[in-house]
Amino acid sequence: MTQFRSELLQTLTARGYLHQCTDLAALDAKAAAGPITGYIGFDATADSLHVGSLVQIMMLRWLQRTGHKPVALMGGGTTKVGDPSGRDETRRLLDDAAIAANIASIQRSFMPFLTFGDGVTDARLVNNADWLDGLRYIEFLRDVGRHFTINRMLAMDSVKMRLEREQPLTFLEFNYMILQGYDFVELHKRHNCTLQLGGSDQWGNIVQGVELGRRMSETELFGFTCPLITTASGAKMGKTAEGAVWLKAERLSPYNYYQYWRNTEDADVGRFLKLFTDMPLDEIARLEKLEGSEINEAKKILALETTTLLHGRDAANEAAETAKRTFEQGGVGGDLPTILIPPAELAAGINVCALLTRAKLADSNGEARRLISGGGAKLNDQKIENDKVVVTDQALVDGIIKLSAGKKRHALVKVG
RNA sequence: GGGCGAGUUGCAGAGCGGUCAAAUGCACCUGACUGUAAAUCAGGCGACUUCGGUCUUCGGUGGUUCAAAUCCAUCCUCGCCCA
Repeated sequence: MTQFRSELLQTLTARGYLHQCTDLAALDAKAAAGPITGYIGFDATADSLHVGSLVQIMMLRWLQRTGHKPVALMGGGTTKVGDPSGRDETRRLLDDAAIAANIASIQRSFMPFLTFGDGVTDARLVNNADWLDGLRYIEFLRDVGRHFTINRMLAMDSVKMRLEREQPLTFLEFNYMILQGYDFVELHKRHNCTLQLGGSDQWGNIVQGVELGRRMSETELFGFTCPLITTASGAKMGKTAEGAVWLKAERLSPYNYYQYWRNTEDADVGRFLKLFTDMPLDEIARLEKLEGSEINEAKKILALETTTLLHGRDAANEAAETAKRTFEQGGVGGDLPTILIPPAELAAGINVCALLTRAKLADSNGEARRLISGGGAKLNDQKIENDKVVVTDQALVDGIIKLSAGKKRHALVKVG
């Protein structure tokens, strides 16, 4: 894997980002010759990105760290259309205001990973609404549409899948690949962008852009995709008990983010260290070899490094400290989710089920009851034996009540 | 515009007048075993509950019936075929 001359491709391949590339040798030569500009498009369907997008962000990060210019493209325009790839159903359409709000929020997630500015290798944020919103239909059809044949579009996986499964595919969505292809051409024109990266599910869309570039402006553009990252057991990344693993701290606390990585499967540790941290490869090779319970050390490092990248060193250390106190010493960490109960209410007593629900450890009283009857609920590390227990201020230990659902989910109750 | 078919609890997908809060699979949660892992096994998985029940759900709305996810009408959405 060291046959590449460019640091970019050496790094990307060694760390496991390569899935497919339109022309590895040519891209290698170009990257070795000088800085190139590469971009990745991001959907604006939610107000925060989640771990699923992290591989993409890391690719941009490496692009920058190996001396090139990354462009993060916000899909302000394409989100109005909806990418049919990998979906059976049409995406819910968002209005302009929602999309604008999402973009504003998403942008902040890039800040810790990339250096922005106007320098040669400084990262840029671009919104494709800037050129897509103003398109004139007939003109666009004649200039761009004529380069696409329906024959080829029907052969696209995303299209075929819908048709084969007899799921609807609207003309609106059908246009998505054309717009994404056009993005590439436009970015090349505006920012001299010659490389598009993305997840393997974007391959079809990316290739369309590469070909469109050749037809419209006779330039060679490159496409590069990374594998779809799944856990060793085949599950898609990014789900926990609480839902998606968001990158925004408001959506998912640094502590929970840390825990997500801490709970990585054994078989994934090495791969994830390469993909999601900046650690040197020889160091990763050493950690990867750990076996049995020792691999937990590698997981702690993975969790600490990934959390540091996103939330900063201080927040990561705090999360690690809380995890250590909570799990290794059976104590109470200050970073756990906390709810406040008015003193009078606590003095009067609250049923445990209600309390578990309020601490968001259960969705309903019924679920709390089930949790208790299953033996999974704990109050100050003591198993709650029945759902009639009433919690009063007598349960306070140093002003805190610790509630647990299972071994991993904890919350604190304080008076306030 | 015409003909046919479909819309069920997170997803997939049974049910086709009472025994249906609704089979089964996946996902998810908890327990046991462990290493905050995986695998395996066990339990759970609409809400409320004085644990006897009560209430809300099967695209929407109105009917028929003692009784409807199941029958009828109508509307909406989607698919297939024809125009």
